[in-house]
Amino acid sequence: MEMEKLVSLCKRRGFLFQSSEIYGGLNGFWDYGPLGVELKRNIKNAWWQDMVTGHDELAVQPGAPTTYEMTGLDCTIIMHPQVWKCSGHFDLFVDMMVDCKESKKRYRYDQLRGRWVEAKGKRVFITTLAEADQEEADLQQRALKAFNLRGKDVDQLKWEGSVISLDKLDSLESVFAPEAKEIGTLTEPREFNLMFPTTIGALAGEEGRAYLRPETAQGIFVNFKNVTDSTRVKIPFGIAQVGKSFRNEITPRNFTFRSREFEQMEIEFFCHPTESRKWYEYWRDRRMKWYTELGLAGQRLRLREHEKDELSHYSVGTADIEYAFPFLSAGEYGELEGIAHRGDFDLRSHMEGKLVKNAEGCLEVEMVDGKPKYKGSGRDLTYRDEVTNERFIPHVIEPSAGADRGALAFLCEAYHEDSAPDEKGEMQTRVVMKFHPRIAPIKAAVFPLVKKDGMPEVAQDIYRALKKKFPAFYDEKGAVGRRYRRQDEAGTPYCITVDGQTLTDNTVTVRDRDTLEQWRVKVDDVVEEISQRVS
RNA sequence: GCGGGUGUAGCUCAAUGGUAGAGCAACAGCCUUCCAAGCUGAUGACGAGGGUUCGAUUCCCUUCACCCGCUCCA
Repeated sequence: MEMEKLVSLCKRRGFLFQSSEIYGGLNGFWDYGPLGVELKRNIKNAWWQDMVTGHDELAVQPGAPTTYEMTGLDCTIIMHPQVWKCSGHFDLFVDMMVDCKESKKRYRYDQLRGRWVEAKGKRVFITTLAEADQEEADLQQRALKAFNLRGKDVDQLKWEGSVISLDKLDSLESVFAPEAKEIGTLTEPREFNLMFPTTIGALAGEEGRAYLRPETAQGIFVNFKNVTDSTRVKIPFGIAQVGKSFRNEITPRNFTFRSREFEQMEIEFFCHPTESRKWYEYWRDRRMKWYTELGLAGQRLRLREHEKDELSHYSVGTADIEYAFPFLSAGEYGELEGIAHRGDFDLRSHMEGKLVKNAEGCLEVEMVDGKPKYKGSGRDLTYRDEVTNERFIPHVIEPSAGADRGALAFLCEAYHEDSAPDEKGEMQTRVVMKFHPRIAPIKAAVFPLVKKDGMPEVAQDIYRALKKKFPAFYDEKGAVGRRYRRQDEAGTPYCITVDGQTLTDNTVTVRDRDTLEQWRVKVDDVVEEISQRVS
């Protein structure tokens, strides 16, 4: 399926629009149309129902080590700026970058490494992109290139000092960029702030500087004590939140996949450190199953565990649930959800201050001039087990899903073209959105076969009865085949048609979106029949 | 952020230095007794800004957006 077909259908049928379209659009922002808003809300509701309100905390779930509790939260988008300093987002999301004017490549200012060398009376800073074990060889090769020397002239190179990063230099004038042929092609470092800044209060200034949240997770961590104090939840338990997050992405691309404003569905699951590995595995498999049950089955969905070197600095295990979106090249997958084992990193950060890994690989508070770089809250966020009397910082498993990415994956997966006969019996291409009934924007449509003989009245009564239970649609215009096709594109799983026979035996036909099969149901039973099929 | 491409009606596309046509969709009505193309009618567009020109949708510049490739991706 080509992506353009789906984008076109989304616009045509009202699933997704470009934000502010009449003003030319806004890069990285998308609006949900009348059908899209229902689809997305159904996805969020299914998630909340399956993860939170519908969770059975009395029974051990398949694959879970023990029973557990689930509860919800809804936090603000703007939080205390210190939250982002301690979480690490402030430093991480405010990157300095340099561009190479010659090769058009961009590098992280603090990550590009190199070494000073002198030859032919010139002093040049040679940079490299090579891995640590190849670094020396690559530096030598690049140095020879910079001075236009041959391999046998290697002894002319006089190296100074050790390998350091670019941000230690006073000027970039003498830097030989990794993919350049000339010296001094790098621009001055520029700031790339991935967090949206805003101002609290009417007066602009540094004191009022705040940020739109780049993730919903931190709201849960900073409320951890509030939740345990105000409810009787005991570890293990999870706190769930659905809400908007904002990231000022450098390159929003691929329809809604990487948007600057997006919605997350996150769980922070708190457990005892010794049990955390098992809970990580449980949530990884439980979340994968959730997508499968809602229809994202098959080859396009996969679970991928991160390699050790791919893990975030705080994580001991991370898995991604990925989908082979049509806009990606063959063999490539895009992330729908990440399930991360975060240890005690987050709660500790908000107790002690921003954490970094030390030389031994252990987490410790980042210090500047003998003082914490960013001071934590100082609050005690430890948990006391009331049975064993043990006090500990809970470990966290974080299943973090993108609601918009989920919606996009369900849209891609639903899109089908097949053949259906027209009224002359000739096969015609049919576009049908095969949504799982639970997430379908409209659950059922009701048609009178023709607009006479009292059929509309019967159909309207059925429509009103359906509407009390779920979104339904009524249509009496044009040929019935055309009305079926319209509902196929909207992904409506069932169409109910009142025909001549209805008037004599009080039955209607129910038509299945995917199989095109039809069967007769008593008018009095039709609401119940559809209810059972769509829930 | 860089390079290339694209931007005309809701969608898919034409044409043109002298204010733009079609198909489908949508709307009103007719006809229709189960899978979109029957009839009649009305509606609807040159992404935005500037320049050249008597006159710009067309040429030029800027900008915005989308697509492809790089870059980035907690």
